[in-house]
Amino acid sequence: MREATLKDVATRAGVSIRTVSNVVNGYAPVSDALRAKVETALGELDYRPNVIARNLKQGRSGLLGLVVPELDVPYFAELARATIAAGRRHGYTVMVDQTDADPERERELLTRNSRLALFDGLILSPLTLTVQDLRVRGNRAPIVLLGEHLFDGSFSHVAIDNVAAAREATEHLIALGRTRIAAIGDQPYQTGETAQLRTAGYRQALERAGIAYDPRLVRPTERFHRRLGAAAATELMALPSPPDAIFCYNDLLALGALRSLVRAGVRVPDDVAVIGIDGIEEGEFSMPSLSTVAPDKQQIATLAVESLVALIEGTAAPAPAEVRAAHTLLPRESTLGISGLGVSGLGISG
Amino acid sequence: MREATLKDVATRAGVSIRTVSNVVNGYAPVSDALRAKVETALGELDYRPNVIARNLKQGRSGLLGLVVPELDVPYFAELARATIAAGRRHGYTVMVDQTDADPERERELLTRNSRLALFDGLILSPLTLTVQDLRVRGNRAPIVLLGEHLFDGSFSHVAIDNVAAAREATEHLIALGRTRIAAIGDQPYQTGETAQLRTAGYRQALERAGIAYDPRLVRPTERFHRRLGAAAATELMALPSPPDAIFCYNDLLALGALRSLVRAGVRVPDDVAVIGIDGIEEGEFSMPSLSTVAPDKQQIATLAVESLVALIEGTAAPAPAEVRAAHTLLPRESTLGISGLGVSGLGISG
DNA sequence: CTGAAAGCGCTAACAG
DNA sequence: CTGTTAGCGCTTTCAG
Repeated sequence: MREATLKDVATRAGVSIRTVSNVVNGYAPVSDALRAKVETALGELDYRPNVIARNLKQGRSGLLGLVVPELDVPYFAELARATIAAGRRHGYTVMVDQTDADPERERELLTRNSRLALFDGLILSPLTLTVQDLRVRGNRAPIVLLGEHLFDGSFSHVAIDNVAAAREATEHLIALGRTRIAAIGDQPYQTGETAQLRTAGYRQALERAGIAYDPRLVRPTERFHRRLGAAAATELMALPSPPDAIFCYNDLLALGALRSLVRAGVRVPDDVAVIGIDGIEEGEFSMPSLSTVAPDKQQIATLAVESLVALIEGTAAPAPAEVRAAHTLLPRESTLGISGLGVSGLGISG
Repeated sequence: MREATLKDVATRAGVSIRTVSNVVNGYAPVSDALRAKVETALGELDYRPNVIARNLKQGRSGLLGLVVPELDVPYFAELARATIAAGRRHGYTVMVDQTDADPERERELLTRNSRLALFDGLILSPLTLTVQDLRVRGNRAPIVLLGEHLFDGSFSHVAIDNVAAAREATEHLIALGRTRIAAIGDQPYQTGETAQLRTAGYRQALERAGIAYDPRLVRPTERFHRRLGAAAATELMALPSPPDAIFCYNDLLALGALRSLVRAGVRVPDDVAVIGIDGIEEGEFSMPSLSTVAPDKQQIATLAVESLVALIEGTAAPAPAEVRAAHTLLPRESTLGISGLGVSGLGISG
């Protein structure tokens, strides 16, 4: 017993298919008499429209896809929330996928037979895609990219100024009087563009303050995860002359570092100040709370959706735009200290 | 200049549409001569298949939808990751949406014209849906529900045993010798089924241990967020006789409570032990780390996808199944204490 | 191995 | 206000 079609309903109600369609979609006015008959038939047959057929006819699905490396990285989860909201404001339904940071899966998205070709447009936060990959893509959906990876100007892009964000984070530490400032999260290879920009910002800040760059204080990490931040912080503290501040390339690294420091009895921020980037909510509730530079996720999402919708609806020339979103320094306890307690930091007490 | 269709390619290559389709899909063998011609035309016209048309013909999209209340609640983000992986193993692409815990949006999902009707099946984690809503739903996609909300046996369901999970968490606190055990997260109204089951488990544990139930120690919260957990913990500590342990209905509440306790100079776990439910990664990195009861998210995702796929592919009778997933107690520092330091807890040190 | 053609279910232009 | 009908672009049966 297959699903009822419009035709089945029309037959049963003794009207034309057109009338049924009108009733279902509330289009043209339908006389009450017919409407009643149709409604009855609709109910009896338990009619549900075939959305795929409708989409085919209309040439659109009303769906936007957001693809991020990892959904359980809070930054991406928070960004997803903002993007879904922005999509709704434009009449689109945003659905989210993740690639597990797997290069092959990133590439799959763009292939001819990707299921995401069914979406009207895609917002991608790529890790390993090359411009080449984007160029030969086999699906037709317009694309907007997130982040500064891939920078050749042939695709629309939304990102914060990563150099400035990193510089401001580092300058905040310098303003606190710190001089041995470590950095966790460098990725000096192919796909580490964002990390490299943050390294550049870090070094700019040091330079401007006349602080010598010490490569031993810069720890690379393959990914931006808590565990790696914790490990790197431990290593740093084992140095002959350990840092008095740590700039982490994202909040997750910073949160990991925070725990390993406090756990080891290091007082934060008295002994070591810590700052991250991302502005995730988790950082408001760590102990101590985490200072951070927060990209305006709301704005990133809005700009990305607007660019994409313009591309889809042809209201913008497909000339790719490089859009810059705002970021804000949010100093909290991990650099300012725990106020209102008359104490100098958090540590282990017996 | 519209997108090239199969027909365009066929015309250009001087072959039939059928042959082009075969080449594109690698179906029936095609002679090398024709294949070459087709490939050329494909390239010249930059052909990309219309996935919607294909789906219409095939009657499926290969897409599964996962809908959760809030993606930036780590439990759901982690569950999403597991579900996406499980979907892939079954040949489906899972895409994720969120409702912002908005009743109206939950209901929208089920309407006749919901865009999610385009998905082959839906996994929903509902908050406010009623069985009635589910019954009159206008879209055709099979549904599997997550969580214990809605319990009338007419829809497939995957959930942990919430009563047992809560009981075990509470028993863990009791085993530590705690007797004034508070609870944060009750929701004594319509849509708070899960919370109510956890309250039941909490009370069972108290009863079995012969500890009197004290309603002042039970704090309701509208949502399961960090901020509310922090506020509730602060209130509890202001009681004439404050608790010596707190069972939070999820990890986010617990993490909020943790911060407010430590921030106030309360030693955790010496003065107050804390435990949550969810087993989110964040709890491994808080200071102190968070004891928790972890639902097996991998298993939940796998079971949900399996049930759904069986429904879609008709390999299972549509007889709804109530599936129970496993959970595990993970004791960590917030109840066991910080080992290896010879100290008794974390606090503020001057 | 390849071509012709039916038709998936729906929308909307065209007629009346 | 309502009926008829031509496709949307693709897959696939049926012939050849």
